[in-house]
Amino acid sequence: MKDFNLSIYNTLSRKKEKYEPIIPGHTGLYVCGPTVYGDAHLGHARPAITFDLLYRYLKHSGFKVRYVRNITDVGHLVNDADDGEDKIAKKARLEELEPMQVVQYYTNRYHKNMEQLNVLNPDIEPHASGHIIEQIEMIKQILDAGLAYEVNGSVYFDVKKYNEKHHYGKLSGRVLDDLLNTTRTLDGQEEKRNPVDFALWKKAGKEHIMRWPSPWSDGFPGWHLECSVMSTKYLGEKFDIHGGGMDLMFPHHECEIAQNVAATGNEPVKYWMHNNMITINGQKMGKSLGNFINLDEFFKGEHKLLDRSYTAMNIRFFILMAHYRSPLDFSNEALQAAEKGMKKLLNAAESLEKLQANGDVSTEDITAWKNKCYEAINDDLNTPILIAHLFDAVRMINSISEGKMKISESDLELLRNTFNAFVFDVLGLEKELSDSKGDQVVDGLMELILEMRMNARKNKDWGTSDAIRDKLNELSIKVKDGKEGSSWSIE
RNA sequence: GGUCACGUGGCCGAGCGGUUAGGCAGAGGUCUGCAAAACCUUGUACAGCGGUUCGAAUCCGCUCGUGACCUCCA
Repeated sequence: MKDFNLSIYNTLSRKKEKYEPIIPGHTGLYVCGPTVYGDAHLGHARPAITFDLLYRYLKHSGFKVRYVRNITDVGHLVNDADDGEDKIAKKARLEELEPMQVVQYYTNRYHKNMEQLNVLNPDIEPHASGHIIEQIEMIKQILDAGLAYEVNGSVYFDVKKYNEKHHYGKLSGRVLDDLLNTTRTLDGQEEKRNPVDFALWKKAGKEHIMRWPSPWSDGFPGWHLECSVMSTKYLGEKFDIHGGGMDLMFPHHECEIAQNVAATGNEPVKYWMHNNMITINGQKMGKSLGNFINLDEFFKGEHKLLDRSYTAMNIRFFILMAHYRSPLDFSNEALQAAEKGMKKLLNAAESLEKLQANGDVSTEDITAWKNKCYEAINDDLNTPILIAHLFDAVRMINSISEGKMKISESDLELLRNTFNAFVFDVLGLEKELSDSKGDQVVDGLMELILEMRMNARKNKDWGTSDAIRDKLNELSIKVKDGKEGSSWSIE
């Protein structure tokens, strides 16, 4: 843990702060997961990868991390008139499915996409629908505190009253008076005392199929409640890091804080982290805007905006090339540039494996390089800088293998350990192998073919050697002639 | 309308008071039977206008432009 010196930009203070966990050596991490009513799109990949990076770096540094990422499968309304339809239920009705069938279907598909992106599984993945009892309990606590009120079987959070003693808007920088003046009047809000009040429990209409009994009515919990309840249940009343997309800052995360403070008296989160959005032609990519591209569409190249298909690793690297708090604009050019850069990095990783020490003293300072890498990741997970340093290492690796740079035994080991740790363990990149079953056979065949080609070259039979290379090229196998023999790769 | 961000070379994208970001593309070279790869060299950018400063992409003000949130959203 000696290289670990992380500072995190805390949305709460709008400053970078040194990361000091509540319990030394441990970290409780909660991230808002998907609402499972549709396939994951590029926008979903960003928080998943951002907080996967954080999770990986903490684990790499020796932390014991409990990572909780929820599945929202109830209570998330189509619009916030608060009598809107539940997203899951709507999808279920459209497709004539049992709601939990929809939930399971999209949860499975989400998991598959995450695996493709090499996003590690969280330690706990709770479902909102599995925590109705706890949610009812928290509503009772908030009612007991006098900060919620019941109307016709529904329970609302009394924002104005809460704001008398606490600051509603502290996370997102809102002022309640402004909110009261600027919040649009929506239909179905006549039950609320103030338009800023939000639902904790909603009485279900007659055709509402997802419903649970409660002291107030047969109904369902409000969306903001699940995260308050599940984070408290699994991480405690005060935990270290809460992450999510910037668009969730208000009202979702603001409401979470209010609910926790109202129910337990505790400020729940020490560090709030928010990733920025992915844009497409400068505009936010989102389900409601209809301009999103599903991850599967990327993998298959099936979308009118895509020139061709892109691998999951390509997308992962593309996302890591930008800082998580900067907006990132999608384009085919940017994706293809990222792909080439990533290949360069992974090729270097491969040649690093075969590298031999070639001197007693190294001509470059590997320890200084390693320190720069840690400095970058420690600085609020600055992956673009980290990647720039990794490209420095690529240059060194290639120079060593060409004999233009000297490296000692111990420095080579340091370079190898550090490079691999960052590329594979922390950034979570992986070589995309086809199916490993056939690989051994392919390797054998390729060795044979290249040997035959080498013989032809020795005999200056350029016709044969070029024909072999061209034919392989047609099969997307690229042959490179190096100093000590030829190598090949599938493009 | 309110609140808050942002505007960097052909493209993507860091930096946020003084010294090369990096990647992709481009140009020249080395190597090679040729090719590819690799390596070396190369570009001198920070929306505009003012101001602060010995010195500003970097701080302040104004103007223009873009976006986010204020309603479900990763």
